[in-house]
This record gives sequence, C-alpha cells and structure tokens, in this order.
Amino acid sequence: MDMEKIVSLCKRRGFIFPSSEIYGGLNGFWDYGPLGVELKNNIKQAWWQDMVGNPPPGPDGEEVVILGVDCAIIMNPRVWEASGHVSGFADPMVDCKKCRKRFRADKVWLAAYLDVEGVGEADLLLAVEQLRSASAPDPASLLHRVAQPKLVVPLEADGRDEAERHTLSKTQQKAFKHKPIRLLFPLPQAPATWPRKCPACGEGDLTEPRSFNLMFKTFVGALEDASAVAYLRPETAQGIFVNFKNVLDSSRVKLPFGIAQIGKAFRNEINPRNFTFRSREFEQMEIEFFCQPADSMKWYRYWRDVRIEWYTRLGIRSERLRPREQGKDELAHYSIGTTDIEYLFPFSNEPQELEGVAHRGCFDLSQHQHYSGKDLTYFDEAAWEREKSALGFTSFKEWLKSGPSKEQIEKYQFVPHVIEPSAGADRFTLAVLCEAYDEDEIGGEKRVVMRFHPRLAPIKAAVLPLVNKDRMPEQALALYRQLKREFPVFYDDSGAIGRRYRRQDEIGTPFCLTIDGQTAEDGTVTLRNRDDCVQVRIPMAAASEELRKRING
RNA sequence: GCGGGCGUAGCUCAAUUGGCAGAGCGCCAGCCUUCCAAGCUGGCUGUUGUGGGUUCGAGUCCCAUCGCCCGCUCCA
Repeated sequence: MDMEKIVSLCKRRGFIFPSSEIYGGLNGFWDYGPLGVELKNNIKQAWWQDMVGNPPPGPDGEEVVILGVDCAIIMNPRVWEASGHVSGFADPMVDCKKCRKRFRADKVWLAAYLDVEGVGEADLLLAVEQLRSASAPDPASLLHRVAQPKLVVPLEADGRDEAERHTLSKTQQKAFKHKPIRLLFPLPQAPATWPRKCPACGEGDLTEPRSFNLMFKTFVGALEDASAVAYLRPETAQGIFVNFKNVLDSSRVKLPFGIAQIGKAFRNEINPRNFTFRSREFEQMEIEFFCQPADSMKWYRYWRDVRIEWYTRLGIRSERLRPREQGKDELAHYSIGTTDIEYLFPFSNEPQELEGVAHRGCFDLSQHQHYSGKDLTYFDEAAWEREKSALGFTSFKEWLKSGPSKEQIEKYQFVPHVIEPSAGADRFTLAVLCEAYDEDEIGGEKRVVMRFHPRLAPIKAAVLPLVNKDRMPEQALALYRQLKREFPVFYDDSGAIGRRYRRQDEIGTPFCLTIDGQTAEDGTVTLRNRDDCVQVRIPMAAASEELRKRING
C-alpha cells in the first residue's frame, strides 16, 4: 500500500485538498473537504467525549476530572518568552548529532575561537578579557551584549576604564552569567572555520547553524513596529497554563484535575512533507493534567496507557502503533519522562509520532509564575486539614511563621506537576485514513474499501432503493428522512445497486440499507455490512436503533 | 535548506523530430435493471501548474516561479 493511492483517494472523494489549489497551492497547508471535515470532526468529538466527558477511572479507581477551554490563537507575546519559544529559538542554533544537545551557534563559535572549554557566559567573558590583556586582535570588536534594553552594556563602549573592566568582580561576572552574548559580524559560512565538535560530549558532529524560531509573526493593531509584534501560537499548551489559575478559581476543582483544549497551532516548518503529516497549520488535542508531585509518576503511566488504549479502541491495529519511551538523552531538559505514541505510516520505514505523553514536572507553571509575577502555587487544603493537628497548628499562616523547611511547606503549598498528553488531530486523521485503506476482491472484482471504525466514518449509512420503481424510491426517501435527523446518512438511487455499494465502500460508509420488493410486503429492509458484504433483514422501523447499536457498540 | 525527478480532464496516463490535445475509468441524463463497479444511447470534463522567451507553429525547447515526489538535512 502506498501513500499516493491514499492522497489520490482523498482528492477524488473529497477528504483532503491542497490549500488554495486553483492558485497552485501553498506548501504545508491543506483543506479538508466534505468527507474529510466529517472524519476529522468525528475524531475530535470522540477525543472530547472520551477524555473530557468520560475519561476512564483513575489509577486508584477514582473519578478523573477534566475541564475544557478554548483559548485565543494570539496571546501576549510574553507568554512565548516564558515558554522559551522566543528566547530559546530566536538565534541560530547548532545541534550535536550524537548527544542531541543544542547550543547557540555564536557561543560555540566564540568558544572555539577563544579556545575555552564549555560555552558558559562567564567562561566566554573571562576568556575575552584575558585576550584583551594579552593584546590579541581586539576581541571587543567580536562582542557586544544584547539583553533586555536596560542591561545592554556593550563591552567596547560601556564608559568604564580599562582597569575596571579587566577586573570584573565576582558579582559582575555572576550578573553577566545570564546575559546573552552575540557576535557583531555574521556567522562564518565556510565549514572549515566552523567548529565541528560538540562542546558537551566532545565527540559528536555539529549541524550547520540554523534559526529555530518557527513562529509565525504578525502585528496587533495598525502600527507594524516592534512593539506590535505578536505570534500565532506554536502550540495550544500555553493557553492552558496561563489559564490554570482562572480555571482553578472559577470551577471549584481540586487537584488532581486536567484542562483540555482542541485548537489550531502554527509552525513555520522549514520542510513540510508527507501529505498532511507535517503541516504549517495543524490542530492539536491536548490535556494538561495537574497533580501532586508525589503522584505524578502514577498519573504519567495512567495517561500513557489511557492514550494507547484509545487509539487501539478506534481501530488502529496494534502492530502499527508503537509506544516508545524516550531515552534520557532525548528528553527536554525539564521533562522527567516522555512516551511517544508512534504510528507506522506508509511513507516511512520508521514509526512517526502521533502523540507525546510528557511528564513536564513543574516547569511550565514555574516559568509563568516567574515571568508574570503571579502566584501559581496550589494550596492542598485536604492535606493541611489532615495533618495540621499533628503539627500543632490550626492556621497555615501561623505555621509558616514557625519556620518550617521548604520541603515541609511544599507538602501543602506547591507548584503542581503536569502530565501532558498532546495529540495531533491531523496526524491521527491521516493515520485513520492509512489504516482504513484496503483493497480486496468481491466476486472476482477488485474493491477499494475504507474500513473506518463506524464511530469515525463520515457517513454512517446509505439508504438505497434496489430499483427505481414499485414505490421503492418513495419508501427509501421516507427512511432517509427519518434517519438523517439522527445520523449523517446518504441517499443514492443512481446506477446499479452493486455500483452504489462500491461507492459507499470507497468512502467508508459502514452500513447500507436497501429497500427491495419485500419491503412493501413485510416492512423489512436489508442491512449490508461494509467489511464483509453480508446482508441481514431487519424491520425498517428498527433501522435507527440498529444503527445506533452498531455504531456505538 | 541542499541534490535529483515530475506537473496534460475529477482520477490513472497517452500524444512520433517542435505540427489537429486523446484514451480508459469516473461523473451527469435517459433507457434497462430485484442485490455487489452488467448493458445500451447521449452528454460533460482542458488557458497542458503559473508567468515570460525562442519559433510560421510549443504539452514538447529555454528562463523564472509555484507545487508534488524521492534522497540528505531537520522536526522546540
């Protein structure tokens, strides 16, 4: 089975089209057609129903509470400073191919130029100063500092005299530690002058420097200047984190609980490829599950298992679905554990990520607490009520005055830990399309059939008069009009019955209801099953109940 | 981002050396048709991705651009 057949079917039958196709399309953007939007909506609804409305019982059999939000795509740009999307990715970066660590390209270059170990700011500054005193080529021309405006103190023009500058105090050095250094000239292009060795592991090759700021920029308001810059969100997660306090204060929830969101996100990918798999505009289905730090590993395993089970239940064959626990060297620096749920797509020999279930610790809320200055801690009233008498206090505030240790306080007041199951709606839609595609033979004729799970199928049933006479179309239309109040159904009276069945097979309609000569005699119709073409007779009056049973059961 | 290949009807593809843009499938209408792409009749489908250039004449040759595919690269 190859990808081209799926792309072709998607176009031919109206699942997915290239975006703005009559103008030649646009790389990395796709439109969902009439059947595609039904399929993707069914996927999003199934996720919302199964994760928000009715999540499986928790690790100890308890109810799991998930609340939904729908946040703005454009947020205050400082959100992206806190999340690390701006600061961490504004500058050209290089990666170590071996240990996978990432460095600021200018720092690596400078460290190599100055022949110092490591890429810490203090190391670099010290080396620069030493170079100056050794009257090497003026290193001040190499450097200046660009930090927050008030901290800009260019080395070559900071108004201090030489002597002072040569003897940076410990505090000054410490102050420099978190200020970025940037080269005044462009990065060297020739690979010969580029340091190829990783400063961390000392072995791996480094990639070419590349910009990692993949956020789409726009301007808020009429003025297109720097103060008006805003970004299309590159992930939906931050909208949840910045609303943590709002949800907590408005919803009478207690830890643990989750906040869910389905929404668009945008990344200006360098190289979109593989149909809709890596698009520049895509939709995420995310939960941020907040819990007590002590329980976090329990919930991490819970969500990993719940999410894998969900895919399986919706018809993804287990041998193509591959959960993969990330190795320690792959993890983001803040993550305690991450499981990628991967699917073996036809376009690759390697399974590709559908979803990441990440244990993010307290990283995100701590970052926002730091950048916003707002308290995002949680007070565990139940724990305090349980243990306060043993501590000999009634008031938490009074107890704080008695000088408990940080560890003790954090038993009752802490930044929650977060488990993040983050799924790609478009990626799963693509996986469902790949999984469903099948070719078999019926009576010696080749058949293309999309074996969607009935719950996901864009159209649940077709209503067909066997022939266009003997009042069959009238009876069929009556049934169609009754069923369409409850299900997406399709009426078709054009062409031979076999052809009509095949049309429905190709768009994955799980059931066909056919009105024939017997219908007028005893009020029964035939119900044909898509997957095996087996037909049974059912009373026409029972059709809607039968469909309901087969779709949900 | 780099290298290679490819863009012709809704889909799959033809079109001799640069010389009338075609076929199958599909789709639509009608006839026929009592269960798995049957048959008959008729019909629709194109600024050959887009924009330039060469030529008496360009789907075909040249340039640019957009898109798709493959391999590297990469994917917070």
